[in-house]
Amino acid sequence: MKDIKTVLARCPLFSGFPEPAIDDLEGIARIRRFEANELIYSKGSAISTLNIIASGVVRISSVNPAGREATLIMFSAGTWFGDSVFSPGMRRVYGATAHEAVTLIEIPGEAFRELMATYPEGYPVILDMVSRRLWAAMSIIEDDALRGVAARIGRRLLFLAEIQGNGDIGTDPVTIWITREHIANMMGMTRQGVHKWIKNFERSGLLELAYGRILLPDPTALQRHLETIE
Amino acid sequence: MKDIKTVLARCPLFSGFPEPAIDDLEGIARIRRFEANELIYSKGSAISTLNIIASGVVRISSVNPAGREATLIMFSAGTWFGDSVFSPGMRRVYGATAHEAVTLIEIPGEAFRELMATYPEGYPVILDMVSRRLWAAMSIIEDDALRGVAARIGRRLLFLAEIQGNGDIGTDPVTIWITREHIANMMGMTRQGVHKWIKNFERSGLLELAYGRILLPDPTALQRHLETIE
DNA sequence: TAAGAATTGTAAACGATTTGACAGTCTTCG
DNA sequence: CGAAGACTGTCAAATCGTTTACAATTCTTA
Repeated sequence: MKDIKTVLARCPLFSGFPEPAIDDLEGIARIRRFEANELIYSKGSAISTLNIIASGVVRISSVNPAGREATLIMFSAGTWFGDSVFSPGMRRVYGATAHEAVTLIEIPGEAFRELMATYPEGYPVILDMVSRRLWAAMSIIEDDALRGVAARIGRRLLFLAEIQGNGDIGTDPVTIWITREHIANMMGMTRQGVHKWIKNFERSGLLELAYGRILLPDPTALQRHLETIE
Repeated sequence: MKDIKTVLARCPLFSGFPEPAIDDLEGIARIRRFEANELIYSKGSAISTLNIIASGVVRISSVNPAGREATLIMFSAGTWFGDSVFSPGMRRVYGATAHEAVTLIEIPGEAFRELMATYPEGYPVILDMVSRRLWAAMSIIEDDALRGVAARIGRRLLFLAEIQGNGDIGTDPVTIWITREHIANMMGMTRQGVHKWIKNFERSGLLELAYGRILLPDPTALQRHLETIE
C-alpha cells in the first residue's frame, strides 16, 4: 500500500488544505484493515471518525425494524465516508460494511474538526464535496419519483460503475462486483424483479451477466440507451 | 415583514457568524417576493444565490424528459435553499417554485463565499447544516428501499408537517397544505394510489382530509402508528 | 476433487398499483 | 352569485411486480 500521506494528498476532500495540514493529518490518522463483509461500524455508534478509503469498496447501509437490510450507497478507493464528523456529538447515522476487503485511513472526528479550524482555507472544498454528495442523493430521490423501473435500475448500475470503475464513466469496460440480490435490496425490489430487467439489458447487448458481477462493455452505450426510455 | 437583519440573525445557518458578519450579509442581501406557483429559478440556471425564506413555502423540483414534474423537497420560513452556492461555478441543480406566496432574502453566491472566507468561524455550522440535509435525503432513499407504501406515505406526511408546522413535531395539530396529486408526484405514485392509503389513515383517525390540505390532529400519534407497521 | 454454500434462472399464481373515465365537491374570480 | 377551474372520490380493466417454489450454475473450501 502507498503510504498514508500519498493517499491523503490525493483525496479530493483535502485538496483545499496546504501541505502542512496534510502532515498534521498524517499525524492523527490511523490505518485499519477490514475483510470482505466485515462490519466497520454500525448505525448509532457514538465513535465518529472520518474515513478515507485507501483501497477496496465500502457499503453504507441501514436496517429496518423487521431486520431487512438496505444498502444506501457505496464508496470506493480515493473517496471518503463518515460524514457524521461534520456534526459534533452526532452518532453514526448509518452503518458501514466492507463490500470487498478495504484499507481505511481513520481520522478521529474531534481532531479533524480542530484541524479544519486551524486551516480554514480547507473549508470551501469540503463544503463543495458535501454539497455534491447531497445532489447525488437528491438525484436518486428524483429517479425514484419520476423514472420507470428500467431507467432506475440502469442508472443505479451506472452509479455503481462510476464508483467501482476508475472515476468517470467512459467507453472502457467496467466490471461491477455486486449480486443481483444486493441490487434488489438497494432499490426496494426483489431479486426476481431486478432479474427481468437486467436480462433485457443483456439481450440488448448493453451488459453481460455473470456470477456475482455485471460487466458493462461500454457504459456510455447504456447511458445513451437510458435517455431514450422513460 | 420583520427587517432583514432579524430574519438573518434567526436563521440557524448563520448562527456561527459573529454579529458584524450578519451586518455585512444585510448589506449584500436583497428582498424578493413571489406569488403562489411562481417560478423562483429553474434547473440549469447559471445565476446562483443563497436564499433565506422570510415567509412562505418553497418547492424544489425537477422535470423528466417526458415533462412530468416531481417535487423533491419543500422548505419553509426560517430555512434556506440554493445550495449550489457552495460549489463555485455550479449551475442550479434543481428548480425552485413558490408553493405558497414567499418572501425571500437573496444573497449573491460570490459575495456569500467571500463573506465565509472573511469570517471562517461560520463554517462549522454551515457544514453541520449541509450534512444534516444530506442525512435527510438519505433517509428518504432509505424509506424507498425498505419500507412499505403506507409507512412511506406516512413518513412523507410527517416530513411535510415538520416543514409546514412550527419546527418540530409535537402533539399540536398541523395543517399540511398540499394536494394529493402533489404528494403522488413526490413519491412516484398516482393520485389514486395515494388516496387509498391516506383514506386508511383517515379511517384510523390519524388525519383528516380536506380540499387542498391534510390535517394532522396529533402528529405524534401518526408517528407512533408508523412504528407498528412495516 | 468433491461437497456444500452462495448465487442465479425460471415460471405460475397472486396481489397491488396504474390507467382511463366520470361524477361530485370545493374555491375562486368575474 | 354563478360559472369556470381545480381538486377529489370511485370503479373496472389492464398491467406490473411480488411471492412461492424449485432447478441449475458458480464459487469456495475441506
